[in-house]
Amino acid sequence: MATIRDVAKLAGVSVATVSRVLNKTGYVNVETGRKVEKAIQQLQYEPNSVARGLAGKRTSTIAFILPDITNPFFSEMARGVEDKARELGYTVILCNSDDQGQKEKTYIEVLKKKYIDGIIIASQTLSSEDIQKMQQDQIPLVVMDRAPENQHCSVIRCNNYMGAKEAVAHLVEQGCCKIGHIYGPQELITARERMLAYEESVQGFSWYSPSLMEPGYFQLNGGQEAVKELLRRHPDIDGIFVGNDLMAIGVLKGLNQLGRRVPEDVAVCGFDGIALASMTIPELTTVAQPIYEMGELAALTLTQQIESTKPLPSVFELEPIFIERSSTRREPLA
Amino acid sequence: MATIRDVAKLAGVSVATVSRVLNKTGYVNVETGRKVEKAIQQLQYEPNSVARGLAGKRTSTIAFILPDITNPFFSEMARGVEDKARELGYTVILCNSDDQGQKEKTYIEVLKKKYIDGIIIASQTLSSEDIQKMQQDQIPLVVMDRAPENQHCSVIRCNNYMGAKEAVAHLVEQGCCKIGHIYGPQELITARERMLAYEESVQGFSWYSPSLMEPGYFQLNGGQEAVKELLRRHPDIDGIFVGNDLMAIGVLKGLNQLGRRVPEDVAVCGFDGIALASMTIPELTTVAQPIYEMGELAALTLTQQIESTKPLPSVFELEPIFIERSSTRREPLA
DNA sequence: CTGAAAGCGCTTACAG
DNA sequence: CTGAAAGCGCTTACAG
Repeated sequence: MATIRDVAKLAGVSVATVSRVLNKTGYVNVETGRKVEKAIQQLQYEPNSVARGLAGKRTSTIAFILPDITNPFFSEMARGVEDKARELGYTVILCNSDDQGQKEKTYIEVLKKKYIDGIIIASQTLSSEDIQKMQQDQIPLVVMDRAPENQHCSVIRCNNYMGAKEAVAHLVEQGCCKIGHIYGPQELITARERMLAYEESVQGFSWYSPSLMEPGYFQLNGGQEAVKELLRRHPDIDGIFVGNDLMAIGVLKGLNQLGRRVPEDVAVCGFDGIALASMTIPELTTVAQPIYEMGELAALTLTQQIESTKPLPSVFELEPIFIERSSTRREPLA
Repeated sequence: MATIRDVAKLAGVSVATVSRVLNKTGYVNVETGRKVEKAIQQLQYEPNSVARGLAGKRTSTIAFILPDITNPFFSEMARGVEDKARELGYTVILCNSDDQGQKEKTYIEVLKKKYIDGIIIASQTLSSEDIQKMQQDQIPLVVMDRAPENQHCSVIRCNNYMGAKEAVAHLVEQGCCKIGHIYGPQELITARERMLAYEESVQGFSWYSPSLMEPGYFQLNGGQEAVKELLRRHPDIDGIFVGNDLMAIGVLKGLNQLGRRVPEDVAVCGFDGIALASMTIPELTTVAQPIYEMGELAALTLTQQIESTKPLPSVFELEPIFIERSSTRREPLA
């Protein structure tokens, strides 16, 4: 492969000049520029990114740390990140953390050594101190689904609380007389917010009891198992607000196994709006986050932080959209 | 951050020596080694990967080019790739190609400039010439789901033909009297092999006609739409072998919308064995590939190629496993 | 507007 | 077993 030196020689200029036309930085005579361009063409020259990285401290590479790419929510988000990053000239490194702090930290060390330009974190176990520490290292950061108080980096999130309120209100409107909730891991702020909204929405009702809430892991089986436990305790439940779509799909399965019809016997509402939710039988009512767009926005925000002289952390709170489908569509009770 | 120079100074040796203990290469006196280790500890020294890459031509980074990370089949595979790569000390760059040759080529150019150590390609549009060209660039390569004739690189694949045969045989055994097939894009060898197996399995039957085959894109909607067309032409179909699970999930949906019961009216069998297939209603019978393991194997094979002096391309053909579930379980006809 | 030179932080023959 | 030196291929002040 040709180097910048070869180009300089062929064009009869110095490597500095070639570097200038390559990076469109500083002044360069139009005529000289043309000569250099021509030499680049002739030699099929492609600048070496690694050398560039070492000399310039920039690698045009970002990392996306997420719990598990196998989770459709995160793969949709990853697609958004990757598409936007590529559009902007960045390459993205994929890091599965399984929400384990240790894996995240190990990754961050590796990434720093690689002169990664910035990191998007959609994993929740990193403490505020960890994040502050990264700030000291000057490494641009965007976190997903964090509380906005965190002023050390940009955050992109959804209004989980309002979305969940809407979901529960909808179940009430549909005539549900005893609504349960299956919530995700309470280390996740998103899970906490959704649960809080549920509690505040239903605690005024006479039928309410804390035992209507059941924990579940944010996975397919999580929902399937949790719903069985929930119905064992409260066989008369006729509506369930589930903490995320993946669990909700498991809930549909669990209810089916228990012989309950959805929505006739039990109405089910999820959260997230993953693509799959429109393919279940029955189709899943859900609170849809703009998942792909959140990924795109994260990539855009991060690169802006990278490329601007002064990092300007900002908070984006997006609004989810309630989507009514057949898993909750029932005739009003007589 | 401390550099190798700082370590050398503190330990009272040359940078060459530090480099030797870092890389465990060449001889180094035990005592000297200890001094160096101590200096490294004291300074919290971490070698700079970029400098290392430039000097040594190795970056401990590989790339995984796939059609779309949003497809559960590929996200499971990506998880396998990433887990194994990390275990082996590599980092992985994610590249979505949408099966567009242009995107793949652009990516490959970018990756070469980044001194990527090797590439795993699970995308099918790259021609044999393209692959050969990469071979000339000395870049280690592993391709997924290619025909084994390709001797320029390692290939990892599944016995699609046998798996599909088994699927169709099972439908026949279940008493299906008219079996249709929804096939994926014929540019994909996997789709072709599965279709071929279907044809060869059924063409001896009196009910067979080529119009029992219907094309569909390897996506949820693909199956949903294709099954409607298929049943319009052949309302009496009572079994369908679907080219992959994602389409099969769409088929379940489509049949439900048409008011056909699965498996009572129509038995449905998919292919791939994605996690979701066990969560559908009814659960999907499928031919399961060891998806995660294929990803792991790809990463392992690639790194072996990278680290061994002479690349030893090899072909792995794995056997799929037939999994019978309720989407095909019917009482034999009287 | 352009060039010479230092420097980014390592690795790798080559001497000794 | 160890060190001096060249080199990887760029970028970036600094002069001019």
